[in-house]
Amino acid sequence: MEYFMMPTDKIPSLQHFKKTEKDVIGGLCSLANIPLSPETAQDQERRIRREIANSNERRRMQSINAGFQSLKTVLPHTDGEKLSKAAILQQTSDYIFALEQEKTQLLAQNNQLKRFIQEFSGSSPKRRRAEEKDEGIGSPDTLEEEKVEEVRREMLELRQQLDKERSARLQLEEQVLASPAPPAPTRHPTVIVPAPTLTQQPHHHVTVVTMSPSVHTSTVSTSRQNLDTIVQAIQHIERAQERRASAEEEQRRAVIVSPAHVAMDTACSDTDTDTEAEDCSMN
DNA sequence: TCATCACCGCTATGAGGGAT
DNA sequence: ATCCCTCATAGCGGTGATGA
Repeated sequence: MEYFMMPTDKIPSLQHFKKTEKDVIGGLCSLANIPLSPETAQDQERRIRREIANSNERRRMQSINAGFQSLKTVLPHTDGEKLSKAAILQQTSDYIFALEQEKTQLLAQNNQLKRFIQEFSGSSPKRRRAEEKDEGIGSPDTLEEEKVEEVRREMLELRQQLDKERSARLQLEEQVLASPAPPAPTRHPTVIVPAPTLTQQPHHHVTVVTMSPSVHTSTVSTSRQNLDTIVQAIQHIERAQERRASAEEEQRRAVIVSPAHVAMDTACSDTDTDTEAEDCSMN
């Protein structure tokens, strides 16, 4: 919700709208010698309320869109890529799932390494031999050899796993390069991982996620996002001003054609917006 | 070229809930 | 009770992509 929030002291109050609107309407009506009927005032009030609601709704939509933009910048490999809102949501979900898998994997590896360190660095060979003597278990040399063999196996497994990861990643990158416009919503180089199961062995399915540079430049993205929002707002105001100008032109023409007939719908009664209300109040 | 579709933004409206 | 805000939804029009 904080994506596009104006400071509350800068949001014009309803009273402000009422006052400025009444001033403008009253001024125009007095210029045209038209009495301001109660019905018109009611209509005006309704219209003002509607405009405020529209403005609020617009701001809400902008905040939602800012959220989507924010999500998009976090997604890997989406810079400049066109993504629908649905695709952004889907890809975000996929991305979070992939990150969770990666985390699980790394934790498992971490625990494994900790075990190795404890076993082979925690106690000195002398002490281990003494312990083995005390317990009267087999020959120390045989045990040592067995452990070395075990470590060798583990390392071999890890190496094989690493090779698998590499080949999977290369394969995926080739696929991505070979197909210019894949229909699937997920285009970032994420190895698709199987759905999580309770019995899943953590290191049998490996997720390779290439982090986007945008992840490291989130601050820049945020600033850019703010800029975008401002640019959008300016564009919105410009469009509204264009519409208003043309409306004014029409109104002027109408006045020239029949001076007695002054349109009640003033220049400030366009469908836009809070900013315009301020403009009108300043005029 | 044109019809169709998907996506998007905007407006209007109403419901629900918190504040006064 | 009333007001205000937030949210959801429907409808409409604009726009770009796509296939016949």
